[in-house]
Amino acid sequence: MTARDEQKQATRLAILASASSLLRSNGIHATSIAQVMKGAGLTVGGFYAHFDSKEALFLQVMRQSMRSSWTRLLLQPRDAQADPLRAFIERYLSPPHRDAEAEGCPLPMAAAEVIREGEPYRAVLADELGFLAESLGALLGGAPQERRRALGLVALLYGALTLSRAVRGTPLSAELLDAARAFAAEGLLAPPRPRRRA
Amino acid sequence: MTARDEQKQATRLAILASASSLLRSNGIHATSIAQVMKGAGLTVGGFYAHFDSKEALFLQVMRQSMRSSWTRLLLQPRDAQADPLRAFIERYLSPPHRDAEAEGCPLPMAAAEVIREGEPYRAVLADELGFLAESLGALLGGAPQERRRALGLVALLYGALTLSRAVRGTPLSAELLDAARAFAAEGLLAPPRPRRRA
DNA sequence: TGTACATCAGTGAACGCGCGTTCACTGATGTAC
DNA sequence: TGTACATCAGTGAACGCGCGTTCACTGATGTAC
Repeated sequence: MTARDEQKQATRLAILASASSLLRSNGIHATSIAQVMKGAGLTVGGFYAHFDSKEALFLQVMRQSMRSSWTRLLLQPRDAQADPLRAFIERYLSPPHRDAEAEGCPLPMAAAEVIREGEPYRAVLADELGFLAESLGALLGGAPQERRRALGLVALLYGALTLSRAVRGTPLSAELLDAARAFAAEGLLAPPRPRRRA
Repeated sequence: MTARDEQKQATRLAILASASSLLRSNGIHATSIAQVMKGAGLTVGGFYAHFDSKEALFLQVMRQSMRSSWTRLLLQPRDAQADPLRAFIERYLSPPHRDAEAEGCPLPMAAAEVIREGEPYRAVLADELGFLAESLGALLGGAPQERRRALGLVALLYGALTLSRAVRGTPLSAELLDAARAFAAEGLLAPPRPRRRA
């Protein structure tokens, strides 16, 4: 690997990092290649030495940003004796996560874009949601039926975070985070509850 | 009111109806004035006889489409002896509602747009979410603390519908709707549950 | 009721602008001998 | 090690296009007398 190759790879990573933060803040449609390249300290024409198209870039960015943001949220508490599922929920629904749009979970902007953009992105989102459901299902005990509870939890967390961001600055914003925390606890974590088994 | 005034008002309603369905399908940013006017059977230049700007149009469309779609979902079952809250949840999470993008709940596209567009739309969304929370809170019994449970439910329903639409065509799409139904029932409707009171 | 003028909803071309992508060019890095 | 040529990451202008908005124009409707 020559010095030129290493430089090129570093540039590619800078483009991906810039696109990743713009995806989370603005989504795909409202982000231009020029903005992405500016965020990486480059000019627009150089983009096509690294990616075939805007779509090729954002397919990769979607996959990477979901995987990495969820992994970080899942693994973060090294201090842990706390229940890791509860810790994940608390962190996901925290005001800092709500406010760190450019760094947190990309779903709030990305999910709606996938509805409109459709096919190329759909499979990526389905794969990554499957990964998250498996990860949370494992924390729930790993029984196959826990995948279902994990999916319900994902919908609740994503929905609450997105609405909370959308009404940021109003009292409803914090109310939504609290409501979702309580709802998750009721629906999922409340301990002395008879569990039906098939 | 002259015949001309009546005609103008009918045209205004046609523009609003077209914009309403485009908001639900594509959101604000990806919808152009030309598309809106084409959907109303008109050409682009005539738009400004009815609205000051694209933003003025979509502020009104957001308010109207949320209010009307939720009211319809809340009141639809005239046959009802069924629990109206349960009926609302079933209808919201049904495959027909998932598939009727241009007619159903506008939140899946609108919520993410509000995050990006910010101020002008935020207050509208907060108002209308407040209205929905009050309506559902009333169905839950009307106690003030039920507003919180209603907000949690809204986040769950919206989140599940949006993700389900985003992965439409994959098995995960129906799985998400089922998971949210079960999660709502566990968290909210399961009957023999001691209820804490303050 | 009939005529002359005013209004204004809607048309369609034009405005300046930003988009995704292309391309001729540059200069630093890499290869051949 | 030194020289001559090849490569190619990145630049910046240009392409055709669609955007929100403006505007001169039209013709049907409304008003005045």
